[in-house]
Amino acid sequence: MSELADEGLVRQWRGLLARHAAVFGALECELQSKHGLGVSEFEALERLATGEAKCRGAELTDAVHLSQSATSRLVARMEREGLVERAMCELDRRGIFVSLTEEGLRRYEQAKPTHRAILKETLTFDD
Amino acid sequence: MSELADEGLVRQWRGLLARHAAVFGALECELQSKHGLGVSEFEALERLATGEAKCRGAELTDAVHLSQSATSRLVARMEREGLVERAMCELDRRGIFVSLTEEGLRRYEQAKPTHRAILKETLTFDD
DNA sequence: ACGAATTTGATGCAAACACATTTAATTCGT
DNA sequence: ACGAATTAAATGTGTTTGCATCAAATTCGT
Repeated sequence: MSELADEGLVRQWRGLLARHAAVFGALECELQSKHGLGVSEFEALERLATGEAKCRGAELTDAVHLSQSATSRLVARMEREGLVERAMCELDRRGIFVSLTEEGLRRYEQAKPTHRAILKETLTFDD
Repeated sequence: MSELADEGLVRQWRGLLARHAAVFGALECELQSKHGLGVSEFEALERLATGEAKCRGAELTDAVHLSQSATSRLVARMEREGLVERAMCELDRRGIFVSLTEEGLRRYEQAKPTHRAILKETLTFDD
């Protein structure tokens, strides 16, 4: 039953995949070549720049749509590059607080116009 | 200027990322645990099962939204698992034809209901 | 027709990912 | 209050990915 509804779902999913690939690919290419940032790095920077100053690991994991382990290494990379800082969380000493460095904020603000321009170019109106 | 339009674009992109992650993650999990297939493997099988019988590498690359090298290795993996066959292309002997094996068709048809069910569960109506 | 440029698919390689496990700190149950 | 269960983040490991490159085949320009 509903062979037709299935076809609709598949078309929808195909569209979602295609749009995601187009935007993600363009962002990856431009952010990397112009600012030395990956898409995940930028998403993390944006979360840190616009949310509360300090951010628990789990919140960052949600924001970047990666696994916990990938997020941990993402933060490690960004810390190595001087974009973020890790601080022990006093209330729960298992956890960490991640925060932007000045350099991180600067890089985010430099990359932001590029990011928005790519979105404008590649995001079609049919969502 | 158009700080507001930017915000709209960003919201749209965030939505796209979140939907993609939700559907892709659920598909990956279920297809893997129930049928031993990744999302890319399934997309390749579907392309081969529904399009022309034989398929050039480049068409497959478009279908799965991967790089050329990743697609080449995807085909190699699937051939190793007996899901597809590679044949030399007579007209252009640089190229290959990829085609489904019986086992590949069987696995596709087994996995298809699961795939459709996950789409129904996770694809929301707001596209 | 013939050498240069292009195209197709494969592969070496390093980076990034997910899964499973580990360590340390907190919470829960009794 | 104290041991068991849970949670947070880090890390070992194998797989997958993209980039750059390569070899082989075709196409293009003259």
